[in-house]
Amino acid sequence: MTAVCADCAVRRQALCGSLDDGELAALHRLGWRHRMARGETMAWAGAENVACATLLSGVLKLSASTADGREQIVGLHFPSEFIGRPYGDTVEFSVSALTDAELCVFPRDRFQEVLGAHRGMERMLLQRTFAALDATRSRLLVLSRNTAAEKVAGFVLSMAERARGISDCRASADGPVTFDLPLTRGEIADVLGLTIETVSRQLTKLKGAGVLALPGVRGVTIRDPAALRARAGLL
Amino acid sequence: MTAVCADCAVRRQALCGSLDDGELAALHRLGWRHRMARGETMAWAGAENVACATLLSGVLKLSASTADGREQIVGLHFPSEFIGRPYGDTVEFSVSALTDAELCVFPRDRFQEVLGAHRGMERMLLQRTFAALDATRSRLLVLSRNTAAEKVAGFVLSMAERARGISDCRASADGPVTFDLPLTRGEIADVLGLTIETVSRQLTKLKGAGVLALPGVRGVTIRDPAALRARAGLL
DNA sequence: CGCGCGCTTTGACTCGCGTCAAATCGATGC
DNA sequence: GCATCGATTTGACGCGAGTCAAAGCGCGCG
Repeated sequence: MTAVCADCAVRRQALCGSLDDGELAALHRLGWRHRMARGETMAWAGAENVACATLLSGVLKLSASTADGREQIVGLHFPSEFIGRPYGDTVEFSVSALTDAELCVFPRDRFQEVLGAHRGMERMLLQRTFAALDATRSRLLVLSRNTAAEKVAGFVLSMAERARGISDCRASADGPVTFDLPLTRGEIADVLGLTIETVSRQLTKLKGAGVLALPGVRGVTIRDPAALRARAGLL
Repeated sequence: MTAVCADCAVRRQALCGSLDDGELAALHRLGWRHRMARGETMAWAGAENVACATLLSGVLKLSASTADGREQIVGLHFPSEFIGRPYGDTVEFSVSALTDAELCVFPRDRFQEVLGAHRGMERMLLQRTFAALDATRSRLLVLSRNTAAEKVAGFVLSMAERARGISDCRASADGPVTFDLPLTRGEIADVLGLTIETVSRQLTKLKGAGVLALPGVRGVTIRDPAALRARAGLL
């Protein structure tokens, strides 16, 4: 690793945040930084499970597909999140970059040893895994029971929430927010279990109703948060 | 607890299997046996998270629903499985019994302490949680991309696999298998994100094609496993 | 036995979303 | 400026699964 952990932008939120300086140095020696270009894939479903990582910047997708090629994005990963599946010999889902990305990669076997040696880290990983499980289970409800309109509205809301958390666009607690979607229409469709056309139509409908503005192809402005929430089915 | 852990039917497969006799005695003092009748609910989504448990017998469902009442079963639990969500103040999903059931219940706070004191148990829980996460992510693909026919065929296959594992109906590796579904049509619909009518129609279609026989209302005989697998989209 | 209740099956109809196809937009390079 | 290519939008159309409604079936109970 060229840069040191002390400088790491995501140090506080990442798993490594649970380590003291000495432990961190040990982990540091195991890992290395890796850059991925948009579209690049770092793990293929079914392949040998060789690495774990912490995402430093960018957005990754976790995806599965049916035998005949229908794809579904089963998870999105944002900076500071842990990527990988300790204690498994093969990997169940493909991991690819939706934007250029930077990770801190560790060999899986060595990472498991570190996990075994540091209770705090293992505990933290357990908590995060439970949180991921809850989130995924919630998405089961959305994917199978929500309409296309509810799915798209809910997706925009969740992306807005993320954007609020990281960027400076916190103009007001409930006023208009503007941000960029890190996903193309096709990728949004793969997240929501829809088609490109349906996602596009729902977004234009929201625009037509004055709920959203769509400046440029990836930009979104939420003009009426309450209406958007209502359309997402959040009462 | 009236019965002792040494007699426990699921001792070997359950989380407690990772404990030695002394540790087991300590855990034993914390917990108690609890019986649930079919239809009974032990935890409501949104309520305070007070208990964890090991399922001894029966089948439980984990479910979520939208504001306007559409329901989705996000997980099924079978004997020996761990129920609950350590490290969370509220519970995200309701837990109810699909059949009469028996559990070994522990107060959540005390259970977390035991977890903290026994590395083996924490490790095992982490592994199980990762497995549950993978399974749930796989279901995302099924629920959002599979047709009704594929969903029902896949569900019958997965239930058959379970039945094979526990009962004596292992006539042959690939021949006809007969077993009882532990779920009603309505519950199957809630698992698969379909309606009762669609599930019923797909099952009758499979029966008409000679792939299944449906002896009685819960019984299923797989007459042509290969055809069933093909219809489930497993090539 | 016969009644009622819950679950399941079957049918007719509707509609949301996928499919196919064409037009438009936007960025990039020559 | 203009050509090109990918992403997006828009339109027309069809199908799969939901909805609504009515039997049919099994089972316990008076």
